[in-house]
Amino acid sequence: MPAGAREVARVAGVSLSTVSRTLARPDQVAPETREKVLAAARSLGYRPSPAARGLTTGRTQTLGLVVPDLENPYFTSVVKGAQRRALSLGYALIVADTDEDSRQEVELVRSIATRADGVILCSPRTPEEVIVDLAADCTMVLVNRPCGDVPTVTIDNRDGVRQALDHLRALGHRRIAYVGGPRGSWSDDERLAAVRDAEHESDLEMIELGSFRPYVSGGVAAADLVLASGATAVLTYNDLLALGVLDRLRQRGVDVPGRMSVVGIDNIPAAALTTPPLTSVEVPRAASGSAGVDLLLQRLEPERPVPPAEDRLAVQLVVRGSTGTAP
Amino acid sequence: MPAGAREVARVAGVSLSTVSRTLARPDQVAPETREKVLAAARSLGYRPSPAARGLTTGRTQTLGLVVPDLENPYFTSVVKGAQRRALSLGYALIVADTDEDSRQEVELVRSIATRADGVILCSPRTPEEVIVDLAADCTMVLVNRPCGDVPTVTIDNRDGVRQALDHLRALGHRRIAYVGGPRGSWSDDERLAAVRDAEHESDLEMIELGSFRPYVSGGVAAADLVLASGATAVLTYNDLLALGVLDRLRQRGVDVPGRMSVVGIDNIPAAALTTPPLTSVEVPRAASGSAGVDLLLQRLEPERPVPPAEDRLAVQLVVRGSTGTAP
DNA sequence: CCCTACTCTGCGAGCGTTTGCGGTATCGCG
DNA sequence: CGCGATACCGCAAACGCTCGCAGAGTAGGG
Repeated sequence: MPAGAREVARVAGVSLSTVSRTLARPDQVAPETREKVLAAARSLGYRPSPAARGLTTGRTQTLGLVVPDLENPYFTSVVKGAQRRALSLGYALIVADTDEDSRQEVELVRSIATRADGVILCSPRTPEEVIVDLAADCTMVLVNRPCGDVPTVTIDNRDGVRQALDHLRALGHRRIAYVGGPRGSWSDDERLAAVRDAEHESDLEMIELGSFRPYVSGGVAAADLVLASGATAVLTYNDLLALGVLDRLRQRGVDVPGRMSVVGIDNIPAAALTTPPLTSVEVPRAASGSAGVDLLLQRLEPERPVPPAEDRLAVQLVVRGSTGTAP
Repeated sequence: MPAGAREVARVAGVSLSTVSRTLARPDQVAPETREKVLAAARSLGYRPSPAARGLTTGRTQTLGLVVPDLENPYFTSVVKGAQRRALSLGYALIVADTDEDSRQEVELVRSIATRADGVILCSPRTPEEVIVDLAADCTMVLVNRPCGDVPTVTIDNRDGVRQALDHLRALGHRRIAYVGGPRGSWSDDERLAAVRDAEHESDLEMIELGSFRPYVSGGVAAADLVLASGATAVLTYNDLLALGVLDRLRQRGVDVPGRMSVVGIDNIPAAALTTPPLTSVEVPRAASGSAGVDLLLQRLEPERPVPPAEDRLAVQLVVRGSTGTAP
């Protein structure tokens, strides 16, 4: 049903190869011929088949993106950023969600790798050796975790924690709880390390809680521990946890920030809508996605003149109503 | 680098076609041969090339999904549902975000259609004729809007509004504001129609406001109008708007639900986390996505024994703290 | 006016599969 | 023991495109 290049060639009165060339390297074909071909193509509504092209070129003009959970606002933004960038560079984006199940992840990545030129993997908890293994036969880049010499885009986790803690310290807090995220995830490791650094380098007394699953429910569970710890402020692994803490605190009638200050990390959209609005560390989520695409393309098409992708993104504390002076 | 079927054939000592058959119709090949082939394939890590297969079969085992905004929690869930279903049926999913720009949408859909077997389109505001046109040469299904005879999965908008209004009426509210969404979107039309029906069929006095862009900012803008209207309760086109209303109301010190009850539609995750938690109409967002996939596959593979897809999904009011008896 | 160099175009092989068609064993049965 | 049926398997032609190679035509220089 859809017209093929052969048909275009017939209509334009040229050979099949000329049609192909007209589209691929227009400068190598006489302007006059070019016009004829383009006109024919247009009139037939010709669209080259990416599958067929891919067969000979080995390029599908498709990228893959694998995340743990599409509904997690963090990854949602990564997907959005990646999608937008991929599209603007002429690539389609296959997205997949592992549902936090890293067992099937390998198979998933491999299967996507057969249809894509490369894949961007967001997989905080998959064992390093599994990833290295995978990277051996799929061209891929990582987001939010370094791993062997697989190219990676990360964010400056330690600086984020530092900013949050500096803020709380400036408000007079000295005893601060950290509600940890998934043990073994690179981000949690980094954040925890920064927490410990802060404790050693200042007069802060840090209380490490957790780990908790990085969802609202985890925060709800953590809130009572935070309260019992005697801390006057709490920093959570991510905003979802902070949201849960906030919710539980409200339920227990605890005044925020009067009695307890709360800081999250990620600055997801919902953070601005809580009562009080959540102070949080803004992390460039969408930029991570688009940087992932850039990094991948840098390997796929070294000749394309894209600016070399940033691979360590800066973060910035956003102060809102959930933090105040220590009681 | 990756081994091809030809290589597998060589190792297994059979012909290329036998390899192909072994994978496609294992029952048509002798068990003994089958084992040899499978063993060879496994040892070589053979993975058939979807592109090459697609060339001859015309099937790419890939579906497309186009939504207006990936970061809108509504569509996020649709994507998640579609992704999950597609994956479980052996399809990859290309997702794209139009950024609410329906001008490029047509081109986007067409370009995705060349790489996919069919596309699921979520496009509330694109003109009917444009879609019909598109549907003429892409196999596609719609989500959340009917259009000509293009297959569609919708939700029961009118019933949702009815449930919300019944709830408010039962609480004693008689003067209720409706904060409208994007004019011209099918969902808004339906919801508005249901609002008017309710007004005619009961003693409710409805105040129509808007339209507003269906984001938090729109709700913030609407809140003051709601307050000035003398209504004791407000139903919004969607939760994002309700969140905005809630936020502005809090800012102005209006007691919810004491002085004003608020009801949203969609029941996005954030709805449970506001203060007070938002009463909302739960709509099966993920189910819309998976139903979209089912509907599409029903056309693509009529022989596959999937349960005939539901095409009109039921909704259910979820009562939370933002609604109370009329003052 | 010829030769070279260059530009443009067509030829054909191949990319990795699927699949219809036909061939060869093998088997059952009379 | 011979025949047809049956079960497997291989051959080769597609699928729609790209790209190296070479032929044809043209322009320019000597």
